[in-house]
Amino acid sequence: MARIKTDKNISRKDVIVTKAASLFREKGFKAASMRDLAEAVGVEAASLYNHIKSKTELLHELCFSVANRFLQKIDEVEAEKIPAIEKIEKLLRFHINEMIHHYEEVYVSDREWKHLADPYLSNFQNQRRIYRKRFAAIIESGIRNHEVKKIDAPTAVLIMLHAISGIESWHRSTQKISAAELEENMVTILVGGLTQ
Amino acid sequence: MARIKTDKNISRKDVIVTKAASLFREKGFKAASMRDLAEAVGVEAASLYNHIKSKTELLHELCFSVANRFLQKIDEVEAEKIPAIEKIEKLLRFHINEMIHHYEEVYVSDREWKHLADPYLSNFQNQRRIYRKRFAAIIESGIRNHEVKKIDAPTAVLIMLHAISGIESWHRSTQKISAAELEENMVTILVGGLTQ
DNA sequence: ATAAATCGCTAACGCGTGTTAGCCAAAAAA
DNA sequence: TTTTTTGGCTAACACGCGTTAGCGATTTAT
Repeated sequence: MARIKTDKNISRKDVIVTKAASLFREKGFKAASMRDLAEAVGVEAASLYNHIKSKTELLHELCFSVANRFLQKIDEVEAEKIPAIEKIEKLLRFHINEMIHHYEEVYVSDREWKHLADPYLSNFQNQRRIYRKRFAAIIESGIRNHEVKKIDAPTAVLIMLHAISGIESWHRSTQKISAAELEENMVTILVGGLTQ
Repeated sequence: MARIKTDKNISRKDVIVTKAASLFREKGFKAASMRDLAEAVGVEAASLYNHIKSKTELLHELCFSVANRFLQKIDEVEAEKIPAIEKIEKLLRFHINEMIHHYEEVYVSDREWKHLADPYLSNFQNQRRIYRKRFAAIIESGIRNHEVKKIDAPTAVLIMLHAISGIESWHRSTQKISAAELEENMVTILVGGLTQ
């Protein structure tokens, strides 16, 4: 009998969720089996159900914990009294750092949310839509103030969010530049693309 | 008995491959079943096997037909005697148009190649790696000629390719700007981000 | 020390999967 | 018109999936 190891303040469920993120990222949600996950955790598949309700629950937890972090950040940024372009840069840097430091979770939330079931699915899609609208609104205010050049704001959002998800390639590449360099390069190119 | 309808020069296999692209895009490769595909084609699942070898073969065909189009294009662009920045813009516009007009195929090739099996998998990954290096080399030559600002070329490639895959969101959005506007906005932002 | 809760295990379930075998009608070739 | 090929069909296969039941050992609470 091989109990799941836990440190203080890390529940066995947390261990499972974390391993699930890694597995879902690697294989995709559908292709990752509970038996795979069990093996990664060091336990039999049935034992997982002492800690979780279902496979889908794992996906909920991952998707919404990520979504909540982003919503909280945009609340914070919107409230600040700084130029729009600085708000954009702050959000951008936040996204980049989330993708660098919470890679697996963020990636899974980004790519695998399709496999959520209603009502979680509609809920997640809504949150996403609203987030993008709020982001676009910041860009639009930047355009009105002539901080940002005249472009279609939703398209700009789409470019930025997807560009950031490209950090996936950075993670998997063998000859990585440093995280700090990556951040600076991305900000240079993306903020540069909006201004000037 | 409901035969698969075909026009001239479109084989029954082509019909299946096209429907497969649509289905794989919508549900993901693993989650899309052969019975789903059969229904979309208007036939029983077993009947599909009169035209194809396996489910994975469908993925091969999609992935490599897309990859070949991109490789052919970069061959063509590299051979031209024009400034690097114009080469970059040409590739960019090609990517954008591919994503606009062959959405399902390109999307599937981009997101579902993980489910290829060796030797196709390694093959595909190699082609991808080489393509990106060639793209980065063009950017680097642009930097040497001072057409492009000093940035990490692989990072620039990563941003551009992933930004383009964001056209997925455009396809699914209800209030679309026109394809032409989308293209111009993307080029403005991305080329603008490299130059300035 | 005793009781209760926690957390592993094995066995098994029902179901959906990709795929094959074998048959027969329609279409194409002779 | 006859023969051959094509392309449907039904039935079935072996397998992997998520999940549950029920048991016993270890840990925690009393």
